[in-house]
Amino acid sequence: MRIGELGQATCVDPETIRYYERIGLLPAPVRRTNGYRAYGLAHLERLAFIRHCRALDMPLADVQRLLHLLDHPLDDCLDVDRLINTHLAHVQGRLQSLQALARQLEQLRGRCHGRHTTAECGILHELVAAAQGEGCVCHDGSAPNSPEVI
Amino acid sequence: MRIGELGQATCVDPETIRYYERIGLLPAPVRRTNGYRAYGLAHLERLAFIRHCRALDMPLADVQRLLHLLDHPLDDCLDVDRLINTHLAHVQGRLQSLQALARQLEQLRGRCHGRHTTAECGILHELVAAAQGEGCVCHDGSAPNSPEVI
DNA sequence: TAAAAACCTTGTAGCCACTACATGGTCAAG
DNA sequence: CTTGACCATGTAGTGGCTACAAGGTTTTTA
Ligand SMILES: [Zn+2]
Ligand SMILES: [Zn+2]
Ligand SMILES: [Zn+2]
Ligand SMILES: [Zn+2]
Repeated sequence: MRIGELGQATCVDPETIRYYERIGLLPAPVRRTNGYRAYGLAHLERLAFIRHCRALDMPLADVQRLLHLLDHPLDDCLDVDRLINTHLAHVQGRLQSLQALARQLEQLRGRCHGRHTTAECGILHELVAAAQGEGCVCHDGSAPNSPEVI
Repeated sequence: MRIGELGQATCVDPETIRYYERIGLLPAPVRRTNGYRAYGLAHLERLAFIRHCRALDMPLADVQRLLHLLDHPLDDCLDVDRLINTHLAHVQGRLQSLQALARQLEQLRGRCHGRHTTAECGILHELVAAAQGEGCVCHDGSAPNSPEVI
């Protein structure tokens, strides 16, 4: 397989594949005489694994660790469990804050009806008031310096 | 106010405040004779507004647009409504996929019990199988045309 | 009074996971 | 023989910060 064919087969942009190789996530394949990368089935499977983990929103560093464990089948798998649990906790935390966030945005949405100037806009008023107020997300110490929601 | 005091008052890192100034989000304040930035109440309110919008996870480009509308109170506010709606749709979409993702991770979590090698790890097996399989997030729809393997 | 600390300034580089060029080589179809 | 689709490398940009480095200023402390 050339890189374009591998990309087709996995729905991954060839530039992304080269990027994975550059950062050491995907092993460098052999080259044809013209310099083109020549991939085999092992590469396809490894790339599919990477993309599946990415679809689970794992950071590439975690994927790297999982790949390493796959390459060392006799290692203790304690790390796998820990990694998944940590990642799940992270995702659940983000779910919580996203839900709170959606609620706030839904409240805002109703406040702008018909044609009017921005001076009369309920959304802008609400945003300004909330930013001054005390009961808002960004002033209650929960996430003071880093919004870090999505 | 010096930059550190403004940062204290708004829970924003001074480096972030300078960053906002650099990208044109916060107007450059006057300077003292020693070169220190001197902020007033207007800056504090503007920064609070920015952080509140960021806590709602709006991108800075959107915040920029809202600030512009605040500065032009006679403009039509149609854009405000559209902006909030678009953003809410974005958040809700993200919420959906995050929920699906949490479910998948919860399924994975149960598959790694007791001490065993990575070769026997249910999580790794599941991840590999899912990556090869058809029903997974990252292989949706588009049938991978099998390219010739070298 | 001097030393130490905490502040401030500018500039640059790094983070993540890509993405988009720019510039040039290779190959198959018409 | 030209066109166009590929491929190669390298560099730079994205967003929203964060982390220095190397220096100047002010405040606190010994
Ligand atoms: Zn998958
Ligand atoms: Zn309105
Ligand atoms: Zn707020
Ligand atoms: Zn296991």
